[in-house]
Amino acid sequence: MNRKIPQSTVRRLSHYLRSLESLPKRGGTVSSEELAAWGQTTAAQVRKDLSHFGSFGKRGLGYQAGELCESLRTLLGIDRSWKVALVGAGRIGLALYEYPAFRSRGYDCVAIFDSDPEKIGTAWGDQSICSLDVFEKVMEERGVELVILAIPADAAQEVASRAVEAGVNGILNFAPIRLNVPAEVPVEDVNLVIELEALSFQIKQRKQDV
Amino acid sequence: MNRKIPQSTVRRLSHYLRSLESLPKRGGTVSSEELAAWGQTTAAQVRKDLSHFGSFGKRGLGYQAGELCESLRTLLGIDRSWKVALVGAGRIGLALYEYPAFRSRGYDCVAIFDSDPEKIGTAWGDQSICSLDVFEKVMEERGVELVILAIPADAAQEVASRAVEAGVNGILNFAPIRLNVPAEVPVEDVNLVIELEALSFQIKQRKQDV
DNA sequence: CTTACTTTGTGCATGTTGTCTCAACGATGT
DNA sequence: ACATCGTTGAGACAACATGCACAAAGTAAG
Repeated sequence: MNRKIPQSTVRRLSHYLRSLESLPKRGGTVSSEELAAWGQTTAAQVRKDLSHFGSFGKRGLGYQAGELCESLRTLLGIDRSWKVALVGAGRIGLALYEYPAFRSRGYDCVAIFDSDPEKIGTAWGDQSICSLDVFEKVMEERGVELVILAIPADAAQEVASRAVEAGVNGILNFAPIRLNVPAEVPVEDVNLVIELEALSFQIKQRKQDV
Repeated sequence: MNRKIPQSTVRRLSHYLRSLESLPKRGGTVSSEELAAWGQTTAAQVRKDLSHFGSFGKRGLGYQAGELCESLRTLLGIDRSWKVALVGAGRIGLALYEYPAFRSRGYDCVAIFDSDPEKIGTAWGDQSICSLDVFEKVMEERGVELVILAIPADAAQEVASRAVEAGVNGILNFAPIRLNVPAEVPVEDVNLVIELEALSFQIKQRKQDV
């Protein structure tokens, strides 16, 4: 029941939720053992993860699938919709914009920005691409809470700072740099280069071990 | 100098390398202090990370930037090129295929697969999209070492198993499921849903703390 | 009501990761 | 040759995450 939640716990919660959602019948109960099997972890880990937030199960019975789903949604903060702005209308931006899970999970893209004059004014779906010149204005008007940065590294820091200044709540950063923002604004990094390099590192290491 | 390297260390190495590469003059020396500032960590952490692999610096002087670059490349296993196959010619696949860092870091895409008959035969750059029917054959012929899965969750496990069977060395997985593969084949997951949910979790949490 | 059985929630031991401190070492100047 | 300064490398320690084991609590059956 305490306040300090490990990052790894949060990620597992997300896994548990996805497992539960893919369950056909939502009415029954699931045991920590079952959840563990789905998420490639241990039953004890599942229980400990959940116990950070309270008691959700019934002893001797397990967890009510539907209820647990709802609880997890609430814990993760996706029991509501979030207003998102996408910065960068390149390939990555497009892929994200079209990503089905994006909308279906309540992330509602209310603005798209780009610096390329060619793109400004053109539309993706029902969103017309805006210039970065009107960034602050649009952010304010549309009540943007979350910013996704899908732009090159050299532009990322500036936009991030402007977003923070404009009162953004959090940033999902695809640019390959560590953003410098105040501690109260959470940043999640998705770095393709790191993933690839971590992969080749591990391959290399395993080959040496043999 | 030991064999057990934390995941987090590997990721930081990747950061250090990127910092060094963006340095204008590669000839000088850098201190752990400087590297730490760039990577948002501490000097002690930098030294510990490096010391897992040996001694790279000179006491009283620091690290030779150029040399350290080379050493890091070797450690991460990117001192050579990797033959990559991309599975899934959708938006995410395209974004990855066009991603500049991809090629510039020695990841050479030698095959693209998709299951959509419409797409098969069409070309991206110099690569013609192949059917999954010839997966094993093409993998073998072109000596693919790494597979990137940019396909929906329900197809991912099957392709992953086939890739393992075909002798792939590692998998970069964008599908939102935990792949079940033998331990000797490393898998790196990139899961947009988790990142978004981790972000909203943190936002929610910080608001409560106030 | 009692007993047997199941599964949670949690305290404790273990293992892993990060931080701190300091001796060893090289360069530089006197 | 010696002392001083700056910086690394490594061992000790602290914080954190994971795994284990068991009491508590609920269900079901006789």
